[in-house]
Amino acid sequence: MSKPKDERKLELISTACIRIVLTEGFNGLRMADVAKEAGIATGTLYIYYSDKQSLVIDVFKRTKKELADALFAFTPAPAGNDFFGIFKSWWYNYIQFAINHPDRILFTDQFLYSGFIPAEVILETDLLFQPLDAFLVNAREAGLILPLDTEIIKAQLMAPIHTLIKAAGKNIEVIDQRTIDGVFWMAWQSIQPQK
Amino acid sequence: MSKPKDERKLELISTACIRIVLTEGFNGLRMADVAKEAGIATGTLYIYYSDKQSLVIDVFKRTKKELADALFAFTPAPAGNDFFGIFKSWWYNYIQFAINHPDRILFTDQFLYSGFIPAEVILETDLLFQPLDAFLVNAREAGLILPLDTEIIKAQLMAPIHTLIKAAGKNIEVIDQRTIDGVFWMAWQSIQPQK
Amino acid sequence: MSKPKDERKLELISTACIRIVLTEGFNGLRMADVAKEAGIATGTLYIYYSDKQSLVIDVFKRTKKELADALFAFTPAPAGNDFFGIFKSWWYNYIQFAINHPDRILFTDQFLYSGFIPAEVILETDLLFQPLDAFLVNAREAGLILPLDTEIIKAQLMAPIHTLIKAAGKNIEVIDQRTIDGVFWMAWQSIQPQK
Amino acid sequence: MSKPKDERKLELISTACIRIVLTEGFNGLRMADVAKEAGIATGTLYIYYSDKQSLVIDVFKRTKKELADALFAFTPAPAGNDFFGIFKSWWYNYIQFAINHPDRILFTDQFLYSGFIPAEVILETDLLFQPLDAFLVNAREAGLILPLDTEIIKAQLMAPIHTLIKAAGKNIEVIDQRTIDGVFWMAWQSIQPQK
DNA sequence: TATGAATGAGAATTCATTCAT
DNA sequence: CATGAATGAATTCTCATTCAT
Repeated sequence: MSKPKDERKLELISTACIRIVLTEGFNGLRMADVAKEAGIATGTLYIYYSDKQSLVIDVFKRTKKELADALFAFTPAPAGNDFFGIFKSWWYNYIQFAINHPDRILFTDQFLYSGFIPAEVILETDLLFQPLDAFLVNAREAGLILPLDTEIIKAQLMAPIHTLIKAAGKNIEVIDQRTIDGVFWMAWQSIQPQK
Repeated sequence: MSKPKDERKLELISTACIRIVLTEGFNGLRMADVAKEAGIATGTLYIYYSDKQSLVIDVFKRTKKELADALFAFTPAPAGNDFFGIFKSWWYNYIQFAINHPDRILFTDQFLYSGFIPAEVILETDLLFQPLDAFLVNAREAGLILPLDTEIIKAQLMAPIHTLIKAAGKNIEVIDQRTIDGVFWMAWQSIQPQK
Repeated sequence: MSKPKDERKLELISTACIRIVLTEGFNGLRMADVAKEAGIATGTLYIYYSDKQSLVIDVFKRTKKELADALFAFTPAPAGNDFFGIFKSWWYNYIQFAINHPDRILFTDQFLYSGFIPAEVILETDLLFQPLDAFLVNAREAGLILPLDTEIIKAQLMAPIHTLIKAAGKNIEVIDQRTIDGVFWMAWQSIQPQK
Repeated sequence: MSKPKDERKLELISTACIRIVLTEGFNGLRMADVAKEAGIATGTLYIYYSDKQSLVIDVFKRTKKELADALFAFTPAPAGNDFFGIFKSWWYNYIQFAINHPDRILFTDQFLYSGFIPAEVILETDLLFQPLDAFLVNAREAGLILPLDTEIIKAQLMAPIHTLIKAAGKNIEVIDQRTIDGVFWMAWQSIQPQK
């Protein structure tokens, strides 16, 4: 009910939740299992979260935040209007995080349309990517990329990354640098304006 | 027990199942609701499917089949090695189906990693897209597209369509021809080999 | 509803019922299975019996009747008050039937206290053994056997036969003549009056 | 999942289960009723037993154990090779328990061939009566009883007791000492070797 | 009569949530 | 705060019975 204190425990719960969804699918997510995986009692879960939905929503938000943080983690000093430089940095930031934490990608994708996450929460987490939106709008207005809705542009940039991660499955380490560079090239090519 | 007879009833069940998932999210899928929506008794469901999982798997397979059928529905007479022509036909086939039946897209995407669909079934349904794989492998060997794994290429082509559909949500009719053409252009651009 | 005609079909149903109880236990008795085993449609069962209970009761009655008929099947011409002769004949009649039709024994024993057979039906079938009761009462009054309730005497005579059949299980053919004679001897000994 | 803790609750469940079978017949055994009768929630039943079958099997085992314990409860100091003394003690131990707890007798007899108890469990519970088997084998080898299979001897001794209990039904108190002594006499007489 | 797919009431089982310790 | 056994509403699944053909 009140704000929980123990951030370390929240971390454990979140990790446990993600791990189970990854293993069993979100249909196999049981509160008792989350507790056991987190090394706490079932009842303790309810000290931190009032119900299952609020737990899932919070883990979803946390994970989206991680994704956004990772995306913007490293940004080169903007030497002039260096669109390509920033684009590349962010894109590689993101795919790197995705490769290191495929579970995060899978988790958010699986829950997005599960019926667990209310539309307002989705809107809220989308705001975390605001800087990217702004960046793309600017680029579009400067004629640097195709004159399409930024949502579509983002889909074009991110969806292949997600699918790549999903397709790799257990063999995530198989994704080599050549592949990554290839996917980047596709992303970059795809948004170039028509001459 | 054995294979059921009434194909018309299977159709009703399948449609009902998809409609509910679309409305309530996967999480809200109840056998009783599927039956009611299909206009049959709960017990009747169990004449056609031994349990919930086998129902979901079958609806998944049927839907994947619809997607594949839609993709390959119209293929222009291959005037020589007309890669672009076929590519374009198939791509437009697919997005057209996706726009007309967004529920099909959402359904399969949501179930893929729900924990309900065993890996073997996923492999099985992937085979339905075999002609596309072959087509891309040929193109790759002919140097017409980037030398990347076909799974990645497919992700690059299809994922944005799926995401577009998801993003559109209820306002699927908003997707105008200009947008479609833009997305096609992105798809086409993205797989071009580096000069 | 009305009296069914086809006695041959009733026989099939009865046999099917017994066979299933023998294989699956009475807990595994399903109307659909009885029908299939009898080679008729489920609905047809309901032409002959209004519900499951009346089917089971009828099969029970039929089987009890078979047992009684077998018991009294062969009775030697009563040369005077030949108690031993008749006793022996009847006892061997009964065990012979039990060995030839162990399923009948198992079936009636299992259903007796299953909650399916109403007390009045049990009383009714007990009447089939009336001649045996009379026979024992006479013998008791003549001081030929122990002065105990005939129900107890009957139990002493029949229960070991039933248990022998149950214990033999699948290997019913294992019961050799020496064993049969031994069991008879026990039966006969046990009811002798104290000198 | 694993072994439950609260032995007192197991006792309640067991008793409730037996009481219901006695009242309603095996066929009327419902998990919800067992729970209610035991004074616990339905779900609690599933903390102690994973499903209905495992509950029934455990109650069966417990009851068989009670029977065996009762049988061997009082054994007189073996004054020499006092076969008769021990035999009599055990026999009276058993019938006394049967009269005091007719429900136990009825319960095990009804479930034996219900299809719920796997053959291996029956074998397992039979081992509880090992001492009786050994006792009878010794006696047979010493020529004190008939040279028949011990299973048959046991049937001869126990089956009439069971049938007596069943026949008495609700009026179990009717069984008077004279009857008991008579049944014992029959048992004893029946196994005497032929002179 | 005969059929067997369809029905739906009812039973087994699950699992989010509570609460006594 | 922490615990985990207990709860019981909700859900899946079964199967005796019906009924259109």
